[in-house]
Amino acid sequence: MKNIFSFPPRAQTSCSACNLRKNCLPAGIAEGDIAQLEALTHVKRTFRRGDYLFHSGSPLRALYAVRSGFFKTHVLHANGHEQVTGFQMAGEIMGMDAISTDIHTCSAVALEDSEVCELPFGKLEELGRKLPTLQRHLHRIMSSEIVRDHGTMLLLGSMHAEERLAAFLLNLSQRFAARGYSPSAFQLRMTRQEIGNYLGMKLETVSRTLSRFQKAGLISVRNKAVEILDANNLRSFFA
Amino acid sequence: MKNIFSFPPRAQTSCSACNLRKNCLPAGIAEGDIAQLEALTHVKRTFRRGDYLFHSGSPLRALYAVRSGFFKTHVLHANGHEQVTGFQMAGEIMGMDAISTDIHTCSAVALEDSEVCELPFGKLEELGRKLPTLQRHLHRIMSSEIVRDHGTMLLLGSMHAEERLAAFLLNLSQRFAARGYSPSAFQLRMTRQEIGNYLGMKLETVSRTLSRFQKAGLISVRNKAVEILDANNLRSFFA
DNA sequence: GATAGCTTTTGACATAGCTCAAACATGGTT
DNA sequence: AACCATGTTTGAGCTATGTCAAAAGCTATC
Repeated sequence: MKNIFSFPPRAQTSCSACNLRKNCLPAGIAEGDIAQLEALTHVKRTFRRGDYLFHSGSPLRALYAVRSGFFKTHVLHANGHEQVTGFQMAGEIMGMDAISTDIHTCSAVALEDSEVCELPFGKLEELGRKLPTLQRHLHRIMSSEIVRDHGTMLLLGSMHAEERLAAFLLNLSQRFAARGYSPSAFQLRMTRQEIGNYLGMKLETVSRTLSRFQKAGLISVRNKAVEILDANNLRSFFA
Repeated sequence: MKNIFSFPPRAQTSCSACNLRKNCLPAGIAEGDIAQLEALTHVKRTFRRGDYLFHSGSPLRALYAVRSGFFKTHVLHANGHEQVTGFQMAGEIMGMDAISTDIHTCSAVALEDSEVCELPFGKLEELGRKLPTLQRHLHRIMSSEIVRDHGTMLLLGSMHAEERLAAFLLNLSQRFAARGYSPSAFQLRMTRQEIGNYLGMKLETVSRTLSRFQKAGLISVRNKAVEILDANNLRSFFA
C-alpha cells in the first residue's frame, strides 16, 4: 500500500485550466495574475493511499493544494495518542501549520490515491508582496483554517455524539456540493476509527450513532456509502 | 461593570519602548523597521473588566495586541451555547478570525482591566508588502494560532479531565514565565465556569479536579490563586 | 460595613459514551 | 476462487463525567 518510490511522479500544472480554480488558492485572484501563481506551482505530485505528504517534524518546503483525492492531517501527542485535525478534499490547502516554526507540526496522509499541487512557500510570500490580491487571499485561507478550527473546538467542547456526527456529515455534504458533487450521496473516504478520532469519540460510538440515524430515517449507510435522506432533521440535531 | 463610554480612552503607543517587544508582533522584526510598524499602531485603548473588544458579527477593522491585562475569546453556536476558544495575555494577538470574511466570527471580552494596541489590518498588509520580515512574522503569528488550535483539539478530543487541567495549568505557567512572571505562582483571571467551558468540562469537574490535585500535593489552590508545587508530576499526567 | 449576587466546593445520583468481546463483512492478494 | 487482514456492527456491563442541590465564601456596591 505504501509508495515504494521515494520521489512520486511529478507533472506540470496549470491553475488557469484547473476546474478547482474557484475552490483553491487562485480564488479571487485577478485573471491576469494567475499566470504568475501558476509559474511557481511548478509540480503536481501523485500519492497512493497511505502515502505521507509530509510528516510532523519535517521542514516546511511548500504549501500543498489537493488537486484530487482525499487527505487527513493528524497531530501526534507525546503519550503516543494521535488526533486527526482535519480531512482535506480538492482545492483545500495543507501545510500552514509549518509556517510558524518552519517545521511541520502535523502529518498529512492520503486516504485514497490523490494528486497535489506544490506551492513553494518562500516564492508564494515573495509573489504575495507583488500581488496584493494574492497576499490577501493567502491571509484569508489561513484565517479560514483558524475559523474552522474554532468550529471544531466548539464541536469537541460542547456537543454530544449525535450532534458531532450530524455536524460532520452535513459539513462533508456541503463541501461535496461546493465541488459540484451530490450533497446527499457520497462515499466516506475514512474509517469509523478516523471519524471517531476526529470527533473525539470511539469507533463503536460512531457506528452505533450512524445506525441510530439510519433507523430514524435520517440517513442510509452501507459501509462507506452514505446517503443523507433528511438533511433538515439532521441539521436540527445541532442547530 | 460595563464601560459606559462608547469610545474607550485612546493614547499613542510605542513598540520600540514596549517591554513586550519580544512577545508581540515586532518580535523578529529589524530594529530599523519597527518605527514603521509603530507608525500604524496609532492607538492604545483601555478596557474595563467585562468590556467587549469586538463582537462576533462585527466588521474587521484591526488586529489587536494585548498590552496589559487578560482577555477571552469565544464563539457562539446557533443553539445558544458558547465555547471559549482561548485566553489571551500580554503580547498575544486577537482578531485573526475576521481576516477570512472581513467579519469577526468570535467575540473578545476583557477578563480584567486591560489595554490593547490596535493594528489596522489594511495598513498592516500594506506594510507587509514593503517589509518581508513583518510579512513573515504576521504569517508566523497566524500559523501559531493554527498550531495552538490543533493542540486544543488534541486536548478536547483525547484527554481526560485531569490531563486537560494539568495541560491548562502548565500552559498558563509557561506563558507567565515567558513574560517574566513566576511560573509557579499566579492568579487565574477566569472563573471555573470559563476554564471548564474552554476545556470541555463542567465547572464542578474543574473544581473537583483542582481539589484532587491539591490533595495529591501537586498544586495549591485558594480561589483564583494557584501555586504549582510539583510541575514534574503534573506534567506526567499528560506526557 | 451590610447586603445581594456571584463563585466555589462538595455530595449523591444519573447517564452518555467507553471497554471488552464476538460475529460478520469487505476488499485486496495469492 | 479462496484467504487473510482490516474494518464494521452489536451486545453487555462499567466508569468518568454530568446533573441537581445545598451550603459556604467572596466581592462589589450602596
